[in-house]
Parts: sequence; C-alpha cells; structure tokens
Amino acid sequence: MKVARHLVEARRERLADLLRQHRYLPLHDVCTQFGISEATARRDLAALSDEKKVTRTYGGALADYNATFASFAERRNLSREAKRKIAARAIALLRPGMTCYLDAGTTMLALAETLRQRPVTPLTIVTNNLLVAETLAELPGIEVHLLGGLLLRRQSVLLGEQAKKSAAAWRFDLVFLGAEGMDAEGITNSQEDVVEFQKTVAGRSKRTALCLDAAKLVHQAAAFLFPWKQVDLLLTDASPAVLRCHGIAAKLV
Amino acid sequence: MKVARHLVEARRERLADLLRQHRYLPLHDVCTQFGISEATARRDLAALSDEKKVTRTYGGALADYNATFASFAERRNLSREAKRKIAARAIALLRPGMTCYLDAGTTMLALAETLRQRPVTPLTIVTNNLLVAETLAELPGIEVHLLGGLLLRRQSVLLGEQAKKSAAAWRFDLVFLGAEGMDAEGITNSQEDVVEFQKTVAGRSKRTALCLDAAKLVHQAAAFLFPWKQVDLLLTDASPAVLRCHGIAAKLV
DNA sequence: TTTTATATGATTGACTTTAATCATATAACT
DNA sequence: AGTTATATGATTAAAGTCAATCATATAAAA
Repeated sequence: MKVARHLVEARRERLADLLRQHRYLPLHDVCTQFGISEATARRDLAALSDEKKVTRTYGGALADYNATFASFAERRNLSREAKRKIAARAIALLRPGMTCYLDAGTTMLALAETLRQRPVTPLTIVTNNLLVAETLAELPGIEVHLLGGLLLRRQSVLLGEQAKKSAAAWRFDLVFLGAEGMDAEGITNSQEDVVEFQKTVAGRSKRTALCLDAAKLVHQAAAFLFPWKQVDLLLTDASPAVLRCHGIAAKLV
Repeated sequence: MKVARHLVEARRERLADLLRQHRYLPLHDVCTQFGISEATARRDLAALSDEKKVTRTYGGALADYNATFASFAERRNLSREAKRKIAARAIALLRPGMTCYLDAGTTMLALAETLRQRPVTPLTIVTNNLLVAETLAELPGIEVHLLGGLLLRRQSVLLGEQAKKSAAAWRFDLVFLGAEGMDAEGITNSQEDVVEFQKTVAGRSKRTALCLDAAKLVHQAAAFLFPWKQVDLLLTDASPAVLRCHGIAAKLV
C-alpha cells in the first residue's frame, strides 16, 4: 500500500546513512533492516543510485565516496593516464632518505598510489591530503606525517592557519605541487588560500616540482601561484613542442 | 594446470591491491583482469577473505579496511552496544558553540557516528583520529580540525611531538578521552606516548570526560593516565553498583 | 468527497552466482 | 627420476538475484 512521500524519502536517507556506515549492504539486509520487500529495497537502492549516492552491485549496494568526497571522486578518473605518467616521472626523482611534501589534489593521489606499488625507502612524506596519507601509511620504510588544520571534506584536504603553521616546522628536499592552470606567465590555482599555503610550503623546500597534466594548459585559474622561474621542475604529459608553442619554458623532467 | 606457489601469491597480492584501488570488484572483472577462470578467481578471493584482506560479497568482493586499519576494525564490533550507550550520554553533554576534543579509539568513532546522526550545532571538533574526522567532516555547522602529526595507521591516529604542539594551540570546553583500563587507583592506558598526549589535551580543557565501557573494568594497562580526582566525568555502561564494588568513585553521567 | 497518482508486495521467468566434484598438468618434495 | 601434492579450469545442480508485470491500498490532488 502506498506510503507518504516524506516517509519514503526519510527511509531512503536512513538507508544512505546506514550504507555509509557499513560501506556495503546486501539487498537482503536492507529488507530486514527496514522491514520492506525486496522489490521496494531494490527501488530504494535504484533511487539512491540515480542520485549517485550509492553504487549498485549484484546482490547489494556500495556506499559512494561520491556522497562524501563528491567533486574529488569525480575528477579522479579524469585524465587518468596523464596522471599516471606524471606520477612515474615524479617517483624517478625520489631518493632514499628524502623528506618530501605532497600537495592536495588527485594528481598527488595518483603519485601516492604509484609510490605504494614501487616504494622508494626510506622516505618521509608530509602532506595535508588525507587520501595520500592513508594510501602511504603503513608502508614499511615510509613515514607519513599529516599536517594539522581545518578539514575541507570536499577536497579531503587540510587547510587554514594551523596547517600553515604546521608546515613551517618542516624542511623539505622536494615538494610536489599541483595546480589548476598554466600559461606563458606562470602557474595559477583556483583558490587563494590554497595558493597561500603552497607558497609557504615551497618556501621551506630546496626544490619545487609542479605537476600538471596537459589539460591544464589552456585553463587559467583565479589565483596566481608562481612565475616559471620559481619552478624548479615541471612534470607534465604535454610534449616539449606543445609547451613551447604556449610560450612555456621550464625545466622539464 | 598447477602454477608455482610464488606466482599464486604474487597474483593474490596484486588482486588485493587492485581491489584496494577499486574498493569493489565484481568476480567477472577479476577473471578478465588476471585471465583466470571464475573458479580460480573465487579461490583467490576466498584466500584473501580468510586473511581478512577483503570481504566477499555475492558476485564480487570489497576491499577491507581491515587490511589497513587492521586491529582497529577488529575491535570495532566489540561491545558495540556499550559504545553506543556511552556515545548517547556523551552527546547529551554537548552544547551549541562548544569546542571539543575527541580522542583516538573506537569508542570515539561511535561517538562521532552518533553525533553525525543527531548533530548539535554549531560545534568545533578537534581530533587526531582520522576516522572521526572523516565521519564528522562536511556536516553543516560542525567544523572539524585535525591535529597534525605522525600517522600511526594501525590505530588510524596522529601522534608525536607535532601533534602535541598542535594540540597546545587549542582551548577546549570539553575533551572526551578513551582508555584501556580502570580500577580503584584511576585510569590506565596501553601506550606511554598516548598517555602523554592525553595529558596534554586534558590540560587544555575546562572539563575532562573519560569514556570506558564496562569491559575495561578489570583490565589494567601499562601506563597510568589519571587518578580519579582528575576526572570530571565518567561515561560508562557499567552500573554505579558495579563501579562501587570495584572501589571506583567518580562523577557519573 | 471523488478522482488520480503512486508506493508497495507478490509473482513470474530469465539470468547469475555459487559450491562441489572431477580430470589434468605440473610444481614441490624425496 | 619418481612420487606426491596442488593449482587449475570444466561441469553441474542448487540457490540467489533481477527486471517486468500486476493488483491493491492509500496518499495526494481535484
């Protein structure tokens, strides 16, 4: 029998939350948990799936990171190949004993994932990127330090005064930074506070490596980060020829 | 035909890693990815499942947090009811506008999960517990600050000098601490550095609430944390009578 | 109140997944 | 080299899951 609309939506919200807690639920558990038939459970999951809050699997459903790390997860699959290429080059720069900083962003997560598969040890990694930290933690020989700060969930990153202060306590051999745009002038990023933070970190390091995939070439973001002469290394999947024709001259790796 | 043992194990490790990246894989994808039959894929997943590295689902498998937050996840289901009870009492102590610290440990995670479902706002939460931070982040009206420090993955927690320094920058209205044991003398915990840290945090707060489930009653851990008189509030599922007969006299909530 | 729209559970048949068994090739052991 | 142990894929029957359809009760709209 039909049930009031608001009750349905409330149930679906509770379902999304339950799913978030369990990370995965078989269809049957959904039925018993809410005392509904399989058909309704299926319809509920289908609805949540349409809203991209969960992912259906054969026999159940998965909580979506999308629900939590929304924009982050979306971009994650973008130009994946490019990110992998950049990550491989970045890792070639690592030497045992180094202390490195890994920036926010999906490119850095790709770097961390690659590093996880082909570790360089010993290494001290400092980051404000929660997913990077979780990816690298527990690898033997790699010490992970997370900077403190205000948690911005959408980007899964820590920022704010406290983060800047934490960063100031370090000396890095090499910092890897990501950004949103690059052109003949230099590097740009979308948020002022992110740029602030990146400058702080770069100031504490011997060398600074910028990681940008070719898709960032045309794009110009709001906040100016660096002119090219402050960039020690550029890691990109764009060819030298393409870079030249955009008027970019940087030390490629 | 039989294949060398080391190849099997290598494949299973790669599978675990692949799964970790994808969070979920349908059985069929495992087959195509490694070019193996369903039977073998099933056996591989079963093996990883025995090692608690993945969780089998109907039609596929899930990456386990167990693989990463091993001991943490195991304890998570222990005395769940007790933790929920404690969490409910803890949340009753919260008032809009407060700045609170949430400690490491599964009890605090339960608290965070409960808070997520029945939010008190506005609230500033400071923690060194990654799972707590992720649980609470993005809730409207709740600001989450993560302390910096060395990431101890097994406990999913941040510690070390840096963490202590970060904590020293705060003033709390109320801190919630967990511990491993309690007796007539006071509260004990298992690790010296954790205790150190807890003392630092408690020193920065107006009030200190200790959260311990009844299972901790007999247990006595290595490092001494507090005598009872330094505990402002005791949140526990143990009855007053039981506490008395263990010689514990604290302000119950 | 009457009418319309819809949320639900039951039923069905098609399709998938599973666990168990087996033959075989080959790794590991003696 | 000869023997044993086992990792593999194929086959099967049983169980589970799914999408579609339908009758019904009731919420929402008129």
